[in-house]
Amino acid sequence: METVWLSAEEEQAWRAFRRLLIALPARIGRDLARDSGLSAADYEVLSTLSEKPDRRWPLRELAAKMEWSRSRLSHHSARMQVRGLIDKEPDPQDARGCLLRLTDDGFGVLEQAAPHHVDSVRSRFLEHVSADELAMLRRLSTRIADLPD
Amino acid sequence: METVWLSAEEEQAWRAFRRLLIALPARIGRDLARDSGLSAADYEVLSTLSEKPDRRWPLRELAAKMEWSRSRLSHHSARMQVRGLIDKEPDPQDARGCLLRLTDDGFGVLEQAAPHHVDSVRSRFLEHVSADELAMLRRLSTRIADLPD
DNA sequence: CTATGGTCGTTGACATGTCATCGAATAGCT
DNA sequence: AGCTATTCGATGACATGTCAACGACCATAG
Repeated sequence: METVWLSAEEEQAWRAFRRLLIALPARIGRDLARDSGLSAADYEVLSTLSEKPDRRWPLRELAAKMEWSRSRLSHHSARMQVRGLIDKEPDPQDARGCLLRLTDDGFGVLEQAAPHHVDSVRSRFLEHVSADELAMLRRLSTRIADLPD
Repeated sequence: METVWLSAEEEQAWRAFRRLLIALPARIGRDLARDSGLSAADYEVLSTLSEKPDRRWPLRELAAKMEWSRSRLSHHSARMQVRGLIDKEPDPQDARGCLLRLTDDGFGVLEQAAPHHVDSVRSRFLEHVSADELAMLRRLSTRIADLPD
């Protein structure tokens, strides 16, 4: 009954794509945990923080950049702070806010993790996609992700 | 080994695709919850159960078909049973196992949910993808998801 | 038969995400 | 300035997923 509404092509493509949506992040996340002891969320926080020259971001801006809720980032950063990967400073511009800072330890973990992670993305994904496919996938991803929520 | 880092093309495509991996399931999941009070996981259980003529599956087989752990399905099916969407029967073939059965209520909820869900998949995804893109996406998804874990 | 090892679903501890709410601080309007 | 509405990050309740263990049951070699 559930396939009545989609054509056979749509149904099969949607099924295959859903499988990918589940499997790919799971595999890359497992690689990351095994190689570096980081979750995908940890890695995203660390690598985004490292983009700033002073390795500091206001929590709210970092959350917006990553498209996370402030609540999620507050919870997650508290856990990462306990592990010594980041720490928190008062925001001199806004006494409500705080700055998340990448610690030297956190930066070291990121530097150690990055090459393994890149290998993982290559071997699990990029190696199996042609340049044309990759270009198309990028256009398609941007087009759909940019739709209004 | 080749370059440790990604080329600009690879980097941008991977970023865009990662955004899609997050945003698309989130949007379709929110539609489903709003329209039908179901999570994506609920919907998957209900629709997979409905594929069997007698609406019954051994838990283990259902978990394998959906690529879930038995633990996850055990937890989730317990919650769905409380809500009256499914129930559990002893497996006559194997006294260790149990059969998950789609209740009439669960089937009714699924019937109500399906058209909205299909609309959601169309408006969030399929409408914005050409037939060529969809065919390519299917090949690519299958190729990558079929890689060994 | 019976011993032994594997598989079944369940369970509890834990990690992580959402949501509503809070007090504190800011921004905007007059 | 003073009042009010908004935004900040934190927090607790809750939902959901992972993992390792468990007792119960099954299958098979001897």
